[in-house]
Amino acid sequence: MLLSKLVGERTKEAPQDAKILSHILLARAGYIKQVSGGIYTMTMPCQKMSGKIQNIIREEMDRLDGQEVLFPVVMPRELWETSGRYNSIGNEMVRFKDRTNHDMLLGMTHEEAAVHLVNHTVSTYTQLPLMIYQLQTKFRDEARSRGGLIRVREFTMKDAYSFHNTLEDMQDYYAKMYHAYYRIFNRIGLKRFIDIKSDSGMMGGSVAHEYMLLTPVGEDSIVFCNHCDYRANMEVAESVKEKVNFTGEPLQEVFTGDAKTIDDLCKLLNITAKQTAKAVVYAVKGDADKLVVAFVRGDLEVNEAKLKKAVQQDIAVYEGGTSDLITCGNIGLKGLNDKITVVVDNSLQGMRGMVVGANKPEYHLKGFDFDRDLSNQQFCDIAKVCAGDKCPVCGGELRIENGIEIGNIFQLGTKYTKAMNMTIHDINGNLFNPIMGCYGIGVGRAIASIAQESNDERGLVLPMTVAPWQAHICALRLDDENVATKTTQLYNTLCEGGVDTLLDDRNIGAGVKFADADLMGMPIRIVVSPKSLADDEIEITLRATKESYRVPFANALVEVKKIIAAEMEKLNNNADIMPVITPQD
RNA sequence: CGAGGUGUAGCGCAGCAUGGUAGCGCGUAUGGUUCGGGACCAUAAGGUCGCAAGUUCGAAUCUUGUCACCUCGACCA
Repeated sequence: MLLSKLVGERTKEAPQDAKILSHILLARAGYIKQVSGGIYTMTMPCQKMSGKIQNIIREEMDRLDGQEVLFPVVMPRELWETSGRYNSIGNEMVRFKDRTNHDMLLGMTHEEAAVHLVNHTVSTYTQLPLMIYQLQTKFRDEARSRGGLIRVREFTMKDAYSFHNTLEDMQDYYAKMYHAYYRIFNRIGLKRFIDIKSDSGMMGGSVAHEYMLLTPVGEDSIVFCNHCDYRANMEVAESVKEKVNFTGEPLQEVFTGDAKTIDDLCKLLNITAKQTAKAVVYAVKGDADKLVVAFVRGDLEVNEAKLKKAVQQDIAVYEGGTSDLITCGNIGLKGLNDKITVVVDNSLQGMRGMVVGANKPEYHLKGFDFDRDLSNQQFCDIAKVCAGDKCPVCGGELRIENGIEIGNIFQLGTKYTKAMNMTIHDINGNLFNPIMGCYGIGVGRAIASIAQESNDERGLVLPMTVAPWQAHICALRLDDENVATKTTQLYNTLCEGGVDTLLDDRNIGAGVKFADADLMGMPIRIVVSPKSLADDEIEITLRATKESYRVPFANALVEVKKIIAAEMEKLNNNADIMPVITPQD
């Protein structure tokens, strides 16, 4: 490819919209162009990179006997009604009518299509297990896209679906897929990534893992133990909270005036937040009358994902403000009406001498003893983990890092096969619902992740396996006839020799060429100039290490192929190794 | 959906308080001198000032509405 013809200009300055590094670099290097919020055009280099990542994913899926298929983007309402998701999914799924006024939708995931396919083509257990996958554009009308390619509305995704006769077989396959994901992320050159147990959420099923790239710009919080290998998404993370023992005392009302916040209370009564219980009010979605009040220790926060699980209902922070409960302000544990579900966190179990709301304006209760004053109360874990808490496994100290989700795998079980009434014959001729697993990777997010992680002050530093071009020729002084001739010769030799090559054929200053080459991030830079050609040599510089040396012009192809082979081997041969993640800073 | 911010040339910005018909840098085009780390000189092209309505003799500037984008939050299959 000739750089002079390449669409997508390089800029010194980042577009106003770009705030995070991966977005800034991809935009400045001319890889992406925003069209609308969360909607981007990928230029040739980005598309080539995407293609290389997709091919690595294909290779790994094919190693697990995956069959590549292509499901439709547009599906009819009826198919999604069979799983119940036509109604359960919100506005992020685009719905529209076709010309005959038929309800249609854009597929944001393809469990229904996968079950539809297998249900209509497989009828006996002897055909299982099998896995089908696709690489396809997905559109999700995200409420808030952000961070360039990190969170977008339209993106290419690999989604895979496996079908099994038994739970054990699915679990075995899941383990293989778990491993394949490590291979994929290692091969595309990611470094600080890790798998964590996750909340299976509305996907159903019991076991799920997310793969996270650890980076401060990530939108997920990940809890790690500094001593053992415990790690989990904040949504499901558990911890042991240090208990502070306060002296028990008789229960009594205290006048607290308009002190409503934990802070106010602490100042007024001269106590710490740990000695209070705070109430957070939630409304059950779809039933405005039903309230859930969660109590946690004053210094802690409610983990809504855990709370949802505890009450088995979908909830949202209550914003009504009209109920007596709210206007009163000082919400306590005693004297709440039956419509209210009370959930109390483990952190309050056994606590004595606490201060809680009195359910009475301007008053709180002092000396609250959870064992004595709250009979028959169930306690459960609904508090967020804090850095410094104790590990639930080994008691070591926990830390929290942010991460970008780059892939996920789910053990779906029979959620979809049951809902969609998919049955096949077992060995005894009986019908059963096959067991499913599903597995996703966002390709665009992988590109953003690589950009976020692989760069220096000059620009992108792309891994050999995914770089759009392997070599980037900077021809200096193209007005020099010898340079022009030799450059063309070199470019042809490399291309014919199977090297993916970008040629900067513009007759401009060296500084601009070097700056563009550094920004675009190809692993090998080759300089052709009068200086080195005088010795019949070219100059090779490795982007990652800045290592630079000359080789005879005639050896260029051999040398470049040697570097490529070594780099490819480095990334591919270590694909099985889990990266060792050490705390950053 | 809630809070805040920004919309002026391809990109980054100034101008707006106190209204008088738009400017800078980068990039682009042409010519010349340079040219191994974002060169210099000269000339030139390029703008419905997000959109709409209003106030006014006159609006990028004031008022109202609206749209888009960004950040934080809610949400995230």
